[in-house]
Amino acid sequence: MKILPQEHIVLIRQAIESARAAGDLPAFDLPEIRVQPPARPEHGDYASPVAMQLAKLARKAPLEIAEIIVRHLPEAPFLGGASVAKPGFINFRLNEDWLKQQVEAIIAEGDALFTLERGKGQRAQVEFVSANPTGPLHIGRTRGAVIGDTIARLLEALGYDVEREYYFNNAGRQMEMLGRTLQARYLQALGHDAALPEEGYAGEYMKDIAAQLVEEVGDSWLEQDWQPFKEYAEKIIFGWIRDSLLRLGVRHDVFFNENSLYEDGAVWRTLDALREQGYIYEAPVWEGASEEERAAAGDAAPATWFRTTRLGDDKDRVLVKASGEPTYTLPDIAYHVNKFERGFDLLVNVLGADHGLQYQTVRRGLQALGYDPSKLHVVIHQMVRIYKDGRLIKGSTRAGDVIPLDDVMDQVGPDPVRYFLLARSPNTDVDFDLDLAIAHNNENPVYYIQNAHVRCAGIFRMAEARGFSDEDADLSLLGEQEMVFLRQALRMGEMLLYAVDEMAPHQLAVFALDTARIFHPMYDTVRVFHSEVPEDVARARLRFYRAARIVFRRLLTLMGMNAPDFM
RNA sequence: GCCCCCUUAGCUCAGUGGAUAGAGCAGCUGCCUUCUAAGCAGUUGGCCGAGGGUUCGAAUCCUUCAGGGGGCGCCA
Repeated sequence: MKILPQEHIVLIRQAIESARAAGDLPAFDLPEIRVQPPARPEHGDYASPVAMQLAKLARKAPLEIAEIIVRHLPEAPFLGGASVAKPGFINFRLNEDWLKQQVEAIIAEGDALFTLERGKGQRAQVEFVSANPTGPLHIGRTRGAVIGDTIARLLEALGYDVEREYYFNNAGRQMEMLGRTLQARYLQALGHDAALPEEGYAGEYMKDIAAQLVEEVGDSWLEQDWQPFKEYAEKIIFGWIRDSLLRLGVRHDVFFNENSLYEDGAVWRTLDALREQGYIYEAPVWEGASEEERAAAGDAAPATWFRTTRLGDDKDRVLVKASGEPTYTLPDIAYHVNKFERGFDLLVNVLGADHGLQYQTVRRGLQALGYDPSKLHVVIHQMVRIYKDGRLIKGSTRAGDVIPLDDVMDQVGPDPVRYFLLARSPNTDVDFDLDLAIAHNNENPVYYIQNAHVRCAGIFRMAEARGFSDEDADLSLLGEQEMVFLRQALRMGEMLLYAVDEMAPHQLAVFALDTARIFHPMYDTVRVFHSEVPEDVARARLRFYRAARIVFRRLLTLMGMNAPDFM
């Protein structure tokens, strides 16, 4: 399908060239030409302020420039006309016959509607969720899952070959605590006296795992140390996470274990590479430390520091602790080096706001090693606040005070979860009111959008029952309302490009709702099977609704939601 | 103290330097004999946090300030 603003820009450029050749416009460097749908439909389908931008360069009045451009505008099948409006806008109208014929173009593309060329032949990777297996997936993490998966779907729509990756660590202190917690719960389940470790995981789910373990091995693990418990807990919890994600429509292609970066020596190679570039030193405190900091450190053992201040940081960062153990940051840099070495053309990393600083250090590491950091897009989303009974729930996996995703999906289903977490800009905090999500589910935008698809499906059930076909429909019989819908549908391509360029997947949710807003009033009056609708008009309308159904199925699929036939 | 995000209708939020700033929810008035009323029609509601700047043009860009959220470990 055509991306209409781009097509219009080509025409404007040609018009300016031709105006210059004719001596109507002087020579000047062309600024970026913008074409957008105007705020008000009576101004046309697309509009450009280019003449106003050019006024100074061409030393002519905007209105005059606009007239000149319009006069030199070449013809195009989609172009119905162009006019000049007051301050100096050029307004374009689509050719109505062409517009009506787009019904066939939409049907021809089907489920691949608006699959673009942008990423053709290129590989993209999206890393998201990346939660360590210490507890069930909770609603806060789910925001990253929804944003990441939707970005992946958008990239696929742009023609990229996309890989979804999940990075995890099953070797650290967190996991030891998990093992020790299960050990304690196991002993308790068998009636022994055992205290939870101080930094253990207090959530009820650890009791469930213990009960399951007792059922499997009885009392034969009484003398076991924490390691087998850790492995058992990890296996169970990863199963939960995978199942929850699957239920949400999210499936990762690669699970990348941080440990492998130690096994193949990548962690230390990364440190050596940074050292070679002169970014590494050993010291008890960082080079720029104040007297107080130095005094506080006393004669502590030296740690290994990354001179990030040379790259704009206000403080250097530790990569290897005095104990000789790396911090989380070093393997994370090594991991991103690994990603770059795998030859992706585009990397996306979806993180919660609490990791904002971390990624800065990783980015500086990549920069220090000579990688092009512009290839890496980091999407940082703000937090999800959950309200239940009007009360804010502070989520901590360790304290067990979290709402598991599955509990929410049990109550509202996966589609509203996806929609609510997608529909807001990643930059905004989300207030997820559980009571509202459940109680008001009939007045949800989710169902408003899905109902558009349901209504289309209903028309085709009726068509089938009556044996009525849309073959050889005469699309010229379509009316004004159908054209309003088609104009909106044809803007989908622009929206997809914008959503990816800005890493703003919520654009999809906004666009889907806008499209449904146009659909429902139209459906109310543009009937197919009605005694007053002549057969040839009915045929054209049925053809049109076939296209409309494809539009909604495509939008819902891109959002990872169902496109139901019944509700 | 430093960094990031937010501030737009009663509430929750969209808004890509362009023309008269938009939805949903809540409120009010109507509409089911025709393909799903989870819908439609109508209506109420705005100093776009405040000041300054850039621009032909600012909710949008820059800057100062105020208010709210989050982050600032040799944790992961």
